[in-house]
Amino acid sequence: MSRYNAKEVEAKWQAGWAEHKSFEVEADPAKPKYYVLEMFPYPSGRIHIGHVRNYTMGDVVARYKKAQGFNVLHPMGWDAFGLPAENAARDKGVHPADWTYANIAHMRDELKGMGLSLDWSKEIATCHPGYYGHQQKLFLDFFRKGLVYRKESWVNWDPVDMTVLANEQVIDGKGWRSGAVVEKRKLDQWMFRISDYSEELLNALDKLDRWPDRVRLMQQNWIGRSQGAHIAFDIIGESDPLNIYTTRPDTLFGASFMAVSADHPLAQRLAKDNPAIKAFIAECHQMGTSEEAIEKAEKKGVDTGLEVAHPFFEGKTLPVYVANFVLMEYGTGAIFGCPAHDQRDLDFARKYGLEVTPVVAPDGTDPEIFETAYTGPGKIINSDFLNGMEIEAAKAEVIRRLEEMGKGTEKINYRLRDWGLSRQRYWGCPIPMIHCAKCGTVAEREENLPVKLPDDVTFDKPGNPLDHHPTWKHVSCPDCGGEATRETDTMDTFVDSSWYFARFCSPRADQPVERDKVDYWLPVDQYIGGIEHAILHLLYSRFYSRGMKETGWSHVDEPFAGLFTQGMVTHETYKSVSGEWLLPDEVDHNDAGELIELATGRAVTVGGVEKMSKSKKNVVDPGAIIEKFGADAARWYVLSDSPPDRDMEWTDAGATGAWRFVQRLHRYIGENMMGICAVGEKAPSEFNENALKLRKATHKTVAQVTQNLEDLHFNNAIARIYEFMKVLNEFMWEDDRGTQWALRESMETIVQLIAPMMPHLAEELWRSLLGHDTMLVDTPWPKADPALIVEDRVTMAVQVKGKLRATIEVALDEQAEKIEEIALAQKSVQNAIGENAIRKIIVVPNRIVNVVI
RNA sequence: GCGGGUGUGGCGGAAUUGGUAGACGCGCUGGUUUUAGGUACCAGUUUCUUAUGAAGUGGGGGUUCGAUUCCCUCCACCCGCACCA
Repeated sequence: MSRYNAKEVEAKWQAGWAEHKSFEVEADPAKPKYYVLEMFPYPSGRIHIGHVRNYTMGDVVARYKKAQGFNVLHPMGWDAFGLPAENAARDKGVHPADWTYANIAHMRDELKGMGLSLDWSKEIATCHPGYYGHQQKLFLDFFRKGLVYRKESWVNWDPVDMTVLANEQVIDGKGWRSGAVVEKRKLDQWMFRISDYSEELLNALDKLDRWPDRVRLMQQNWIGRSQGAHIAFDIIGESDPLNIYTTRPDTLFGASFMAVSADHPLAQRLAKDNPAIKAFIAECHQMGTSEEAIEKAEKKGVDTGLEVAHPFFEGKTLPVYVANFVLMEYGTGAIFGCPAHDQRDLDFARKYGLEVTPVVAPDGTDPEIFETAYTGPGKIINSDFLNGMEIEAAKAEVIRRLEEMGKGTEKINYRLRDWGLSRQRYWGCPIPMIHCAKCGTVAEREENLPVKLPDDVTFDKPGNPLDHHPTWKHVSCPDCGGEATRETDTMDTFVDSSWYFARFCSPRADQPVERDKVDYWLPVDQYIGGIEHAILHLLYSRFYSRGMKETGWSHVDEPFAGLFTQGMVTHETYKSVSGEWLLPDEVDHNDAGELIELATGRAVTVGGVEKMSKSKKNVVDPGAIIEKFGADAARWYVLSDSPPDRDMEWTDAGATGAWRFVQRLHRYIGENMMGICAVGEKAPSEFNENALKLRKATHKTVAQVTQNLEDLHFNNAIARIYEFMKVLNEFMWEDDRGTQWALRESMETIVQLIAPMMPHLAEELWRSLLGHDTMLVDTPWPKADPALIVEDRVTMAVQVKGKLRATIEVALDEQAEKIEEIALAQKSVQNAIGENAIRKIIVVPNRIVNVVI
């Protein structure tokens, strides 16, 4: 029996499926739909093993659902805008578009080599005007609905690269690329009103019951709802009050100072005449935003000299400080400080000698506050009309009285802030807006869409090439026809990925989406991707879906009905004698079984198992893996090793094991071909014991694997298939029709069950060995016969005092008395009971007997 | 600091509502086939043990006839958020 040649066979069936357009689909309301989507890749140049794992999982779901009779949409595209293309332009002098499209071409070939059941006719790339032009249309619709606005806001500015940096790109207060100290700058930015949807986005999480709890929790924390109050404090000698936000109105009598942010209008105003405040504000702006910097930063402030009146405490006044720990972006940018019950306030009060009055007492005792604020439960003290109340009651009472006085109100606050989408970069979707000196900022006319990026740009100087372009930004105003300039900022690439799943429904439409297509396909039934997108991408997409609904483009609020986050692929790390990281390919075992560096023969230090990264070189190349073992073996291995949501460790031995299974299955079916009946032969009416045993195992396996695939427990599905292989190996061949029929049934079944995971091998076995002339990809999923799954005899465990002493085989649903009798007759059971009296016997039908002595 | 998760052999991991712990794979050990092999097949593989049993799912305690599963507590590791008032 010759070896299975994966390379040849895989190429053959990939071509075969393409030729038969096996995975091209159209919306068809008569058929049930299923939309499977994996997070689309950034075209960095080559696929990595993480992609292989991600897309294999999606492919299993897609192929399985197709076999179940669903009309399956399974598309692929490219998240093709972004900074790496511009970096390549600066470093290598290649145009971002050329670089990106070349990468796409290469990665497309790599994905095709995996044998994915993708509808390539629906491929999209976000950097194509045919995509981003429609994104501009959506932007204008959002603008008209008031979902986009322009606002001056603080940004991280890299003075060398002359661009805004996202918070994630600021490392220890420095630009991640330039290394320059990042400045805080105020710039006009386009913003999405995502914060208007805080409550809606939060509440709707409850309905996403096919999302991981972890992701829902992360979004919940990110949105960050808190319940509290706004309170207006009268500033002595001023007409306007100081408005603050607090979640602890119950501690109002413990207030000993007020603090406002350095960016608070009051601080800004006072700074004009007060050099100390001015200097302090400058100091605050220099403060690092890194976690470390914040942790180390001392609570500092400067007294403004102003005082406010306590709303309830007649005659009591509180000093107003500008403080470095108050954030302008949260609440009102101002707080009252209650040192006894807030650690930050306490630190601040100790530094400036402010009073500390406890107002919440645990167990009714007067607590002494030294260096630690008390934030636990208790009863209110030292607080006039609140004394004796529980915290929650006191909060309600304070709010009630403030509302009566017109000095406060209950207020729910959210951490979520509006989404700034402006980026000072070339390789992104142009924002279709025009600035006119006369008319202000106006929308580009729709007939002028798409606003295309100019091709003739240079990257020889820092900053945004669109700004430097000689002509591109100079346009006439759509309203008055006068001289005007185009917005040169482009959109955050997260905008591109916030609606691509909708575009896939009608990827060539001459408008953003076609309603009937979207109505049929959306929401995505199963979305699969990395946990790293748990917050931003998924939250932005949820917001965008709502925006598209409000602008009439869609009917769904929630774009992803089911979400699955897969784990990372890890690998051992290796270091040479000289301390350099080594690729797994540069390392091998010598005859003595020690790891050595191939080039030098010297010993290698094995480091920890870590996430694959270029810097530590613990990467394997999917192309080389597929070349060596075949796509099926690679797919089988990434599915079999670990539960799909956990990290898996890539080992060469594991991949080899998968490859061996491919060979074994191919060999087994080839060798047993002569023992089976012809294709399509009718089942005989009678089966002997041998054949029946095989049929039962077959149908049980179908039931189990089907359930495992429904639950996305791919590793368990594979374990069940291995078990079934064992049964096949032990099976007794007999020259009778029932056995021959049962054997064909079992072999066809195993081929069908592996098909979602190893589609090429399955198709090959189905056609070339099992002799079908139809395609396996068009064959319905096998059904388990319930009558064959039920065993008529079961094995029960017999325990004495909870310890296993024997197992007995009895009829299914045997009477308890009979079971007791059999159990007690067992010698090992009698020995364990000995002279003891039996106190009672517990019988759990079909499972266990426990004799209590 | 706040929130959440995980912990089972040498390794990855199985185990319906609490009901035979270690399925399946990898690795390892021994054997078979005159085996070019990263071959194939068979047997074994939690630990201890007087070979009869005993212990055992991070540690300790509890509920129960019975706990990997439920409760309390401690430990370790991982993830998310973080000067959010």
